[in-house]
Amino acid sequence: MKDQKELMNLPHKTIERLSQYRRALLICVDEGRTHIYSHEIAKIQHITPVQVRRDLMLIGYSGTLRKGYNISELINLIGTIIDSEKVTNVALVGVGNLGRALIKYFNGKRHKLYIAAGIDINPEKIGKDYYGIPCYGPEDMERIIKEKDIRIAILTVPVQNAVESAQRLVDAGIKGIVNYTNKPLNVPSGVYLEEYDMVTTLEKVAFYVKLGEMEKGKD
Amino acid sequence: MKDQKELMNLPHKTIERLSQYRRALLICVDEGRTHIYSHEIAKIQHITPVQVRRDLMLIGYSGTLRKGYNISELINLIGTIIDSEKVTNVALVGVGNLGRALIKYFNGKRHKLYIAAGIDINPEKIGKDYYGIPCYGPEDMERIIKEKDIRIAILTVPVQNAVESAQRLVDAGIKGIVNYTNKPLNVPSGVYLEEYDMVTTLEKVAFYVKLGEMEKGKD
DNA sequence: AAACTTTTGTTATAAAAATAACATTGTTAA
DNA sequence: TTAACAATGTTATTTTTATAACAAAAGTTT
Ligand SMILES: NC(=O)c1ccc[n+]([C@@H]2O[C@H](COP(=O)([O-])OP(=O)(O)OC[C@H]3O[C@@H](n4cnc5c(N)ncnc54)[C@H](O)[C@@H]3O)[C@@H](O)[C@H]2O)c1
Ligand SMILES: NC(=O)c1ccc[n+]([C@@H]2O[C@H](COP(=O)([O-])OP(=O)(O)OC[C@H]3O[C@@H](n4cnc5c(N)ncnc54)[C@H](O)[C@@H]3O)[C@@H](O)[C@H]2O)c1
Repeated sequence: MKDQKELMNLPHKTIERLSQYRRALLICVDEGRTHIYSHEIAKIQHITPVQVRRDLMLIGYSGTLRKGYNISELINLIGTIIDSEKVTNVALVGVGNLGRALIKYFNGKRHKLYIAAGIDINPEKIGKDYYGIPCYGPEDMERIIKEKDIRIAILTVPVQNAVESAQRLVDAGIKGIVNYTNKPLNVPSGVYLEEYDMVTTLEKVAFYVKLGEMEKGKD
Repeated sequence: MKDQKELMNLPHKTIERLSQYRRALLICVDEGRTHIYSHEIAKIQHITPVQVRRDLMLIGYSGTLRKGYNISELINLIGTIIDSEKVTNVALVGVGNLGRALIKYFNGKRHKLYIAAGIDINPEKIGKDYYGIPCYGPEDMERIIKEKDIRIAILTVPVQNAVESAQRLVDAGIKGIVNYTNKPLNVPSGVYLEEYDMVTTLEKVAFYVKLGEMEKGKD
């Protein structure tokens, strides 16, 4: 395995792409393939083959000339880089429509990340299982985080509860948050935060579609 | 309004941030504020004040010294840049858990983007409304896209239907796709594609959490 | 077996993005 | 009224990211 220094120096974009490469490679394994060329990975990811080779160079993986990369080896190597050694447990806070969609989508996809608990305020949900994941009440949050050694939380509560929930998660010792609520959060340094908003994605698409049409109209 | 040349030259990241600024500004308006400083926007977005001012410079907006930026003016200007003049209609293909969460989240948030139709194969869903949006069968897809002048599609079908659905959307003249399925797609040039996978987001967070812990363990 | 092809791996260059430096200008206050 | 301040706006620089160029190797073709 690469040592810490090297991991730290990997570009952020490379980390993202490694995750995406693995996703694509896992699909290839399912299709029964054993090797893949850089230009094939590139096509799947909508990037250039050089970009792929450069990323793989950075993580020190070598393919075979004219044969490409060994898919399962590469999957394993990506695992040693981006995964922790032990399973990292995740809590999903707010077991609503989005939360359930995420649990269903995520669990089982990766070996080293596991949504180990749902947290919801709705009494009808507490005590139930959702796609095999037990749902607890907010009063148990701190305890469950400790007991299950949960490091990361996904936040899918209604927006008006976002700030309070995030604060409690941070206080309970969470080290990473993925925030899907409409409210940008502030967390202390030492807590890694990612936010995603589909409105931005859609607006970006709409902008470039508009630009494309203006371009065409010009002719 | 900025002319096309200028729009085209805006950095992609600036486009994303403009969307995010607007989201934050709309919250500020709700809170009754009229002006905001670059450092306040920056704090919300987890970026630097210089970045904010630079973006606003690029779109030609000027604030008032020691008073900051006029929030509603800025919201309007961002609108003239990233929105189209007319409402852009969007179709949501796959009215499942994720699809419904997205409809509920999205509609009403923006004036110039509207999810105008759901498409689903499930006979129980066809003909029903979801959060006010009518759901049609796949056999009506092409007709509805034409009738409602739908330009953009959000893809939330099961992964095994992703490729076929995307092909039909492209054939029907869709100009932009947001793909949430686990299958990376290929679209012809002229169709703008964005893909999002929460697994990548979560893995990225997990990686930096791991790095943070290795860092600490070092001391 | 020599020339060609295809693919990897690396270094060099270019492009994009972020940051820093600094000039400017109202406002406050000594 | 002038010095200090707090904010914007712009240009310069640095950093990050992506692309291009090219060398090397293994196979293929002639
Ligand atoms: N970022 C995006 O792209 C995106 C997309 C869709 C929805 N959203 C947002 O995600 C959130 C969830 O959306 P949804 O459609 O699932 O809503 P939902 O109402 O179906 O689910 C919210 C859940 O949170 C629970 N809850 C409320 N307060 C809580 C608390 N204090 N602690 C724990 N659980 C609590 C509710 O009981 C409910 O089950 C909303 O904030 C929504 O705006 C974001
Ligand atoms: N990218 C992400 O982060 C993310 C997160 C969650 C889910 N997903 C993916 O999003 C998709 C939807 O997830 P979900 O939980 O809502 O699943 P779901 O099964 O609840 O919904 C899928 C819907 O698509 C409909 N459908 C099936 N075939 C169709 C077709 N040919 N045309 C139109 N509709 C069709 C089904 O009837 C169903 O209503 C899945 O592919 C899932 O893997 C992605």
